[in-house]
Amino acid sequence: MNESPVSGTSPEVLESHRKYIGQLEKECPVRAAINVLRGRWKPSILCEIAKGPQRYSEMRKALPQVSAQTMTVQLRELEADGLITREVYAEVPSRVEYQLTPLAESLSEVMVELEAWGERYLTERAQSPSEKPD
Amino acid sequence: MNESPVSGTSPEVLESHRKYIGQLEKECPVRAAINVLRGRWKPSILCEIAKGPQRYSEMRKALPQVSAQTMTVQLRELEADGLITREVYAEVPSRVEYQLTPLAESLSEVMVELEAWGERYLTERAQSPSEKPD
DNA sequence: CGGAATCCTATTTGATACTG
DNA sequence: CAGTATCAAATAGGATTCCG
Repeated sequence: MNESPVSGTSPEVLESHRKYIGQLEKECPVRAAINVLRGRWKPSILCEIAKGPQRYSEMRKALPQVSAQTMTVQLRELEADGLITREVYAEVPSRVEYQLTPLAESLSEVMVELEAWGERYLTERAQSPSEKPD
Repeated sequence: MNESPVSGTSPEVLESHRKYIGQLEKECPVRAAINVLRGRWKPSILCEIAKGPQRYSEMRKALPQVSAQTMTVQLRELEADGLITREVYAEVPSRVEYQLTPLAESLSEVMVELEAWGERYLTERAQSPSEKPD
């Protein structure tokens, strides 16, 4: 319709913002790691693929809360981040398989620690009465 | 301020959505942990406070990219999540100090692992030429 | 089957100005 | 000093429809 989409933000500003974020990540690997896992479904998706190579449709069945669009986006991002590989088989009903890279496998070990901490966090939060119980 | 904001989303829907998220967290401690660290500045903020009790103004100086509003919001959320304590001293120029709880200290150990992985991730990403270099 | 395109809502963050 | 209020922008995710 119109050449400048919704807002008037120029491409240069967006570009410099991307560089800015990139710079922040270089200075803070923790933030970089968190950004990789930040998508709401990425831990679950990685968890599923960790069980073995998974097809798109299998994952949709395993995670029915995730819409097709979101699933695709998250998979693409994980792929761009080097955590999963995407293999297309030239078969009649087309078939695509995702699997973890070694980089993602090393992340799995950290996720185990993260899970242990998460359990402690959930326990303590459930005990403290003055906090927001959600 | 007003009970029905801008859009027509009913409070019941929002409420059920909150419960839904809460349920997801209970089923996935990893997600719960990531959500706690999900704010863009929270790792940096925790890092600062890990150096010792910090005042609001000290943290604003240490992290000048973070606006006052955002700093306040992130601190409040960390407090609500039981990661930091907020102590107000009744002095003449008012003084507020934040410090880590034991829960946050245990998270620091996980963050060390996360940092190590983040460094590997950044290295591998810098080497692969076909990925988005940002 | 495995998506892409479009549109829409919700959440997060930032900028600016003001306050106890 | 340590915020709060208000407004605006950016980001993330979902719903629906269409495509090779």
